[in-house]
Amino acid sequence: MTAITSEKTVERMSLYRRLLLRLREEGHTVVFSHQLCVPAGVTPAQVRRDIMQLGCSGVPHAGYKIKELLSAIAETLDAPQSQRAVLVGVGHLGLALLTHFSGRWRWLHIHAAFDVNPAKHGAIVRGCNCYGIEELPRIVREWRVQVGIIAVPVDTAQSVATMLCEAGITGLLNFAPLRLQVPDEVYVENVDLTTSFEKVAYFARHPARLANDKSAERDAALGENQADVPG
Amino acid sequence: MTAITSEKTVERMSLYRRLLLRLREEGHTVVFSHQLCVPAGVTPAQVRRDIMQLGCSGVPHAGYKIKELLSAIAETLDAPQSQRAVLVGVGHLGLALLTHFSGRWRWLHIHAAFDVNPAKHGAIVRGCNCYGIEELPRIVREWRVQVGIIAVPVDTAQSVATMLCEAGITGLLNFAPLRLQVPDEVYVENVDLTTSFEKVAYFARHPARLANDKSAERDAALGENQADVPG
DNA sequence: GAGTGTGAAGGCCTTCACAGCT
DNA sequence: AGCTGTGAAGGCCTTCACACTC
Repeated sequence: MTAITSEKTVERMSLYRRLLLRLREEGHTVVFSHQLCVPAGVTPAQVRRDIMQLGCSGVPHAGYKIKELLSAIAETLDAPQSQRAVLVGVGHLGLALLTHFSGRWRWLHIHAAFDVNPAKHGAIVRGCNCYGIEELPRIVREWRVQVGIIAVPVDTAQSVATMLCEAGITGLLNFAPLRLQVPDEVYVENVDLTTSFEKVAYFARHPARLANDKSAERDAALGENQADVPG
Repeated sequence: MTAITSEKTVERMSLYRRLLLRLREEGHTVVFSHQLCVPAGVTPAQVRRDIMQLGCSGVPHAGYKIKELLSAIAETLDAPQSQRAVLVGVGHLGLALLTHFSGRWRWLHIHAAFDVNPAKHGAIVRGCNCYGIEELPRIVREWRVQVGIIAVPVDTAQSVATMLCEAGITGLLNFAPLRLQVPDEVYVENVDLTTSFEKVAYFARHPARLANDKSAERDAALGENQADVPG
């Protein structure tokens, strides 16, 4: 409902939701900001601000109603009708994505897959129809697909991205190790494993370089609320 | 050499390097900040700051020497000797990672894989020995493994992380959709596909919500240098 | 003129701190 | 006492703007 302007906020919503779902399964009905801040690694104050942005409000000493938060998050994050995505590139990574994620979420359905390998055309891979790249524009347009998942080798990624954008896609999930050039209105989320590996390798060799972040997370995990305790 | 304090800087180094390698292959020997800023989606000024931090300096009108930048980045990002990593969880995702990345980098070698499934113990998967979880502590300690890759289901991820940390790991690459609780000195890089999917789905429905970011990227891509042009 | 090096300024996000509610 | 709601402050990162160099 309310317009979220920040990527970070959307990320946290996603994290909050997972904790909320778990708590609900365990039979809880209310939650406090100092619990929700743990999975996101922020302070209780940040959680309260985020919840405010959702339009929910809590009750001092009684916390927030889990049910209420969940529907507010769903209203914000999830599409009213199921959104469609297409996967381009049915290699090892593409297959793993299909296996792991296809059908897992009601809100984003992988509607079709594309691959240059003719052997795969017409096949049904993990319940998903596989086509040749040349059919991409037609299918994306006909089904009003909004999201494209790029799991092709780096040298073809840009041309695939361009093709997807021209077909009317507005969001890309890019697994290729480069930054795509796309029109302004298209959102790109990069999952750059090369960078991730290099980061973890670097910081594994330079421990405590980011100690501040960690300590905040740790303090929060203790379940106490030191930020709000009067000094 | 120089101490990098910022995660963002490390990420950009990784991106710069890829462009530099490509340029070198194409026969270039020098590069300008307004070229390097494109893949990272920042301004030329940011690039110059980053390069300063590397200890390199350029020549006005002549740019930076690619060779020099590459060795400075390598000296910063890459381990002096090859670093070892272990993979925990040889499911679809783990297999895709092994296939895609094992042996691809000299600087981070996936030394062993672990899985609960006894059928996999003793197997050699994509050139990588597979063991039972119970052997993890011994192998990590014996080989001084610094990096752990967690590709197990969400419900066992925390216990695996704890085990890895106790064995002396200092960096984790976590593919499970939760935030791990680890000691302060351990660095965690989360690759959270659930959040990524939710983000791209959200912003695909809310185009131009982040127009500012995009326009900066676009302007940079034009190859001009508007930030530095005197008004 | 064209590009680098860098102090200063700006922007975004997060946390602090405290008033208010129960 | 305990927790929420929020203005104000702080911090980190990025960009601006311009002196300087070839």
